Amino acid sequence: MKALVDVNSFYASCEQVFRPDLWGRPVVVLSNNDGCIIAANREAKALGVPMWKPAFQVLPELEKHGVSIFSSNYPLYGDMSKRVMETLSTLTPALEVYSIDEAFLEVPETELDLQIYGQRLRQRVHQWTGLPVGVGIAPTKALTKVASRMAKRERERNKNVFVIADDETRAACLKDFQVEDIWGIGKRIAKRLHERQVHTAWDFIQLPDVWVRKELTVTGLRLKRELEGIPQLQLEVTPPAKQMIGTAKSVGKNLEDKKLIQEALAWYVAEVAVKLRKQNRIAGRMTVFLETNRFRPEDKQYSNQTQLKLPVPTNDTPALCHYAALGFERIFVPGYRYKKVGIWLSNLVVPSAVQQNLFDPDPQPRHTQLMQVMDRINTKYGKATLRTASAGFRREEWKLRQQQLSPRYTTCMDEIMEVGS
DNA sequence: TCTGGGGTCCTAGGACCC
DNA sequence: TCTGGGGTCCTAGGACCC
Repeated sequence: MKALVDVNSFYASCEQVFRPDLWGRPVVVLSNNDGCIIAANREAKALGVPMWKPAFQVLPELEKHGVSIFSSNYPLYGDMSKRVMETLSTLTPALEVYSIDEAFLEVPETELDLQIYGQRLRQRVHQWTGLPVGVGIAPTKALTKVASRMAKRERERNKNVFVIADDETRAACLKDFQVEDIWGIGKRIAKRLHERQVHTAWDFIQLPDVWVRKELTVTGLRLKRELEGIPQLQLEVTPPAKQMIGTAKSVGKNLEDKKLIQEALAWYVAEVAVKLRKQNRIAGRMTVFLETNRFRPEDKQYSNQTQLKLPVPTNDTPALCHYAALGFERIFVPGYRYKKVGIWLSNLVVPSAVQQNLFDPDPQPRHTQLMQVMDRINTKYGKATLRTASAGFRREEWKLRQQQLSPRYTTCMDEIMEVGS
């Protein structure tokens, strides 16, 4: 049996852990750039707070209801996530970290009462991290997703834990489960299924395999098996090596100034390069892209992207900045107001696996040491204390807005919580 | 003024090879 | 006049996830 554990309204709950005065009160968290609402706790949802709505459209209403509003604080959420995962790993032989707030677990075979096991998971996470979690237990991953929904649906009665252990329960759940809520079925596919009179998960597993394979590819067929209770997906205990690393961020304003966009791009390249080095990878391919603000129909629109094959795979910030600048020149067209710029790096390999380019061997081997020093200094004195000149000094002019940012309680000594001062 | 970011997997089509 | 089949690599784009 497998279990899915997820933290209830994760971002909002993280904020509340350090603000006990907000217990039982509505809390929402905004996306990067304070753009829209990406998390709302139960109290906020009860007020009818809409998710994914642009924040500026609803903020006045929220304030009227006394909703607490936070900018997203990823250093805090990332650290809390790590603590949750470490806690869970004390109660299972195998754990897959599925997302920042979810994990799949192998239920130990010695656990006879699955309800009690679920409660134990909840209790320990709450005691060790202060965060509330829900648990779904079932024979396959797709079914644990269903169970997890069920646990939330009648929270009080189910006590945040739901078990699908036999065929009757499974059938009853699937008959009571909308097809668009199935893990892996999105809007488009749901629409096509509804057109075929397939409305519930139960209807879905009645479809002929041949049709599912043809219309929804192997992924769809795998999903059908999983819902039938036949495991197709294993726990991925060691996270698979990343295929791509990137950053695709909006800038705070709509920018026309080429130089300023280049500085933002160089800044993002540096961030990505740090991620790359942390994972001990070098990249062989780069995609640079650029977009205007598609939410402003009154503006002229343009978006483009370009790929570069790097002559020698690298994780060196100056080298990556150099290639990003080349790519940028290919796609930049003056006269538009740009909103989003970024890069993706792919063809990632470990540095020892790289094949030297015979005609253009690494021209600056000392950069490896330089990058180590740079990373160490930036870890110690703060992100981008040391950076390439191309990242510039005008970050204030393009950086994302974060007007409601909470302290980094758990990862930054200067921002640690004070008690009784 | 203000509308998320970071990913994965799959398919299709073209270029090119033998 | 007739114009194959199998394979790989690359790129673009769709769909989905949290």
